[in-house]
Amino acid sequence: MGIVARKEKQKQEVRSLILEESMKLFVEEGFSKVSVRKIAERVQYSPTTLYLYFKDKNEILFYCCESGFKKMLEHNIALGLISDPIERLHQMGVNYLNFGLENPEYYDLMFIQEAPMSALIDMGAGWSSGDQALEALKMIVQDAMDKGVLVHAKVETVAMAVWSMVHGLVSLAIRQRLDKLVPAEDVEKTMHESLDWLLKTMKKA
Amino acid sequence: MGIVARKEKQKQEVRSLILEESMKLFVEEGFSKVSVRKIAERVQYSPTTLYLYFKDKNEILFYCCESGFKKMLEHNIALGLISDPIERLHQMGVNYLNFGLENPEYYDLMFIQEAPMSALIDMGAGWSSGDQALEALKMIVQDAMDKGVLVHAKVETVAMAVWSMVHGLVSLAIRQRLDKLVPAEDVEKTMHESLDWLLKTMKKA
DNA sequence: TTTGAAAACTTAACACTGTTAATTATATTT
DNA sequence: AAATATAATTAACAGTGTTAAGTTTTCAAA
Repeated sequence: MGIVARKEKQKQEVRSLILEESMKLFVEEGFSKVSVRKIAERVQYSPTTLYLYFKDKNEILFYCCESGFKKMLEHNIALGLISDPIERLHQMGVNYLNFGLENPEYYDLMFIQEAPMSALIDMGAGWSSGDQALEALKMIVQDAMDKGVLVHAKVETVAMAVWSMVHGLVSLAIRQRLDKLVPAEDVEKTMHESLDWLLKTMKKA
Repeated sequence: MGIVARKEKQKQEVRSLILEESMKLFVEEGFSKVSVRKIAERVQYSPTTLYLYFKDKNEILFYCCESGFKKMLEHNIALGLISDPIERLHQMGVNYLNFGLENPEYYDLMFIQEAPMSALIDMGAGWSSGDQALEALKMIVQDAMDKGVLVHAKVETVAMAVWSMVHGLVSLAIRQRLDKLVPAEDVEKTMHESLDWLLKTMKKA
């Protein structure tokens, strides 16, 4: 029985190798430049070998995406220390903006591309990492309402509003749309001002 | 001189034909399925002929995008009749959501894809249609502040916040992310609730 | 230790993609 | 009618994801 377990381990190692090189590749050269053949060249396998370890390219991208979520959640560990819900929500937003601007390729994959979601449907799996992040958001919103620092409303509605707002900021920035509203050098600053404005506005007077 | 003018006219007609068929194609089959060869087949020309009328595929997509903006602006004509700035802003948001959900392929091209912006840079042109829409948004925000129904803040900051919010809603919905927050059948309703919430929240008490 | 089956991997190929250079056909002008 | 522009095409390049068929390697049973 030990032998079949070792084989499985080796298989997992190859899988990991493929994923690692895939991520390096699309962090270095950008999402659109990642191809099955280029990944294969990096891991020193024939292109078709990758299909023995993953169903298709979408599945590879899906796992890269998952690792992006891990990266993102790491940023949010320190959040638990902040007791004021509004301030915690604010810091969560700041983290979100920073993550998106610092890792545009990851962000693209996680929240803009449809490939990972297609893989998700094909695999019959759940969006566990994403769900985790959303759950955290809902918790904070709920907490803020409970403590009376936020006007009462449906939690999903407010969570959706906040998420959409920060996602809108990051995705418009990444896709060069925000520099049509303010000069390119002011984009990042104004993004943070917009977030500040939202938090200040939604805070119960 | 009449002959050179007629030739120019013919050339424009072919250009229009290419653009029309391109738009039909990507409304019918989706953005990702549009290829130069498929467009060429529709207009009954060889694929390479399209390059005599447009620099590249991006340029074709850019002009499709422009026509999307025209479509969008049409929806906003009736807006001038609403005198209350907040309500006007609200209706503008509703129009935005509806346009995005009803024309996902257009929306994708206008606000998510990078191809049209690349063409814009290559052509050395301005984002005139987009600018027009943003200008309208800024005007309303300014008006609302002047009339004292909105807390005073930098116009660009608030405009960015509002735009990002509605864009976030539409783009997350289009890319199947919002159904991770609420059940698929509730997405559209909750989107509108989020927009309502924002407007209600930002309105000066 | 050799045989035979199973697992791992590769080669060749299909049907696409955007795009360029060279070539042919069609008007227009001389 | 011949020469010249203009318009459109064919052939080709370099790339994409993916599948089927063939080859090599690994490993347990004879």
